[in-house]
Amino acid sequence: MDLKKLAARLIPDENLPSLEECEKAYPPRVLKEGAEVTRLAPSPTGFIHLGNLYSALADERTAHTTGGIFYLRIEDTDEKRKVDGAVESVIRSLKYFGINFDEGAEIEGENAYGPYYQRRRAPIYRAYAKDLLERGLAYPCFCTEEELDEIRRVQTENKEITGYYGKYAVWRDKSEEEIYAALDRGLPYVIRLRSQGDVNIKHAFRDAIKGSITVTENDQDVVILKSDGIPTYHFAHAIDDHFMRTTLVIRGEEWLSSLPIHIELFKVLGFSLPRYGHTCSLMKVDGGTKRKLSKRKDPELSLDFYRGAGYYPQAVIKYLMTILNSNFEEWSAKNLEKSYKEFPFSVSKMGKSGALFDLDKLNDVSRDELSKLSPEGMYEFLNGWVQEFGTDADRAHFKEREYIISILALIMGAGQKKRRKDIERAGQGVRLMDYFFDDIFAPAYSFRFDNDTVNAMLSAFAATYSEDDDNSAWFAKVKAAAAAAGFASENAEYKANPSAYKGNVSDAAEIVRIAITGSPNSPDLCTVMKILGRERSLARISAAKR
RNA sequence: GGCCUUGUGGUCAAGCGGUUAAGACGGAGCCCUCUCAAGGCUCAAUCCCGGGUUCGAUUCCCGGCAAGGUCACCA
Repeated sequence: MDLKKLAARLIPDENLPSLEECEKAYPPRVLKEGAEVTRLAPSPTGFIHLGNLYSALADERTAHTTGGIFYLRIEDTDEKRKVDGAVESVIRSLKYFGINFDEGAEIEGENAYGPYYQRRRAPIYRAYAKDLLERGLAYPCFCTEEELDEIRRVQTENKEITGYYGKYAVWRDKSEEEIYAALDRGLPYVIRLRSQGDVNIKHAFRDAIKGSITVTENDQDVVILKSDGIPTYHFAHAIDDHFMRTTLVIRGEEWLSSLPIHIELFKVLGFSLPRYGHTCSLMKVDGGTKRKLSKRKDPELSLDFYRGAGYYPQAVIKYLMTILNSNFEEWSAKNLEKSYKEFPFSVSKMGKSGALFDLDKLNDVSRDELSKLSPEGMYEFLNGWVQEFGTDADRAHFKEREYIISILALIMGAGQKKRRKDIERAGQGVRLMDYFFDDIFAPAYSFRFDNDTVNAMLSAFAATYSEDDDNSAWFAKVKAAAAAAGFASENAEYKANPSAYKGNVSDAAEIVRIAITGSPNSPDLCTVMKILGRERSLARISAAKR
């Protein structure tokens, strides 16, 4: 059979680049020893979620801790699934979390290895497919969807492995006449790899994350060019990661099962294989069992969700880092002042099994991270959230910058030996300040004492309150008022003889606290009252009387 | 079902031939204390099962079992 003639008929494109031109156009990168080139290669199918951020972070850290390159490639070979604006959304989301690309789609900079949209690289793929055709390593297949379904049905019925291989690869050995006849009839066709593999042969393979694994040779005649002339993921992956000079392909472990195909493709293409690191996926519990995070099923895990809830981006990153490299937490505790970027990240330290997404842990990391901010820094963070996601009242309140900062200093315990850790995320932190604003202060008083006692305590305290009192003078007055209202003024006294009193000082203080804040719990009441000011404090006390 | 991957407290996990089997989150309790938060201290809780190899297996081997992934002209 005249393979050159067939290839020309199958791929008649003019002006395809020669293989040598491709190699010349994308020369090996000049980088220092040990520098890794990694990439994020999403399909533009919509938002990205926490799982994507997790693997993007592994890519980004790997490239940037080794002095390498992290780039963005868009795998838009499936026209049907394309979603408008998805690329911008990916870049924007990742940027919010501090992950930036060095080159790639829509990225300013060098971009010498582009284009980074696979559809725009069609000539390269087609040139290589043509070469494979000429070398007899690929062939056209005219099977219809129905015929393939039928093959699969028979295989399933016979309990055989499904797919296009061996005797089921019906077009693999068709005669020249049959192929041209089909072509002459104008039938649509795909180009398949003529696999040389043998499933009975297994090889040891070194995965950068999983360590030693075994791969079985591929014997499937996979599609490399779809009937629309666009490559499948497998073919595009081999060509792109070769020409974009990726050194380490970090991707989800769902790709592990197609690794044999990729190994064979690199081999027939004559490319040297990059290293691979298959990450375990983040899991979540669903109906009693674990399963990997899904874009479709878990919209609440979209990155926009975290933005909306007001999670501090750096906290989410740190949480992810603790999952990525479990020694990060310890390192971080020892290097309080250092950025996570200084941590010696290592793919080989990544876990081998899928971690369950742990909201409690995220929240803990988040509180911790947020407690390190200055009140001013916290204001900036919260204000950013308020402008985008807060209520109109929130936005009005945040115009009073100094007032908010004074509240924040209290809530965060600024100036104390140990900071408070009340704020977990903006959406919750902003609500912690509500009682400082009269326009939305709507307490549902629930006192644990009878009205007379409440009134007695409140009146006694209001009568002596002075804004100038320091903390101990203030508390001395609480004690005095407590005694006047029938409470023990010293804890010891109460414990010695509880029946003699209505309660102890803390119970008495609680009455004032509820009057001022509407809640039995709050940070230092003395300071709360100072921030509110004498007038409003006293007004609240009298409003609380029964 | 075939193939691949993974199995240490509730969760994330160190350890990889001999350990009182780290640490963190969560839980319980105590202390501190005007409440809450924070902090300090204490406690409960783990090596999937069965065979080997070995003086000795959580660690090595084999076999089960369980979980996850994957079997498209989707990525």
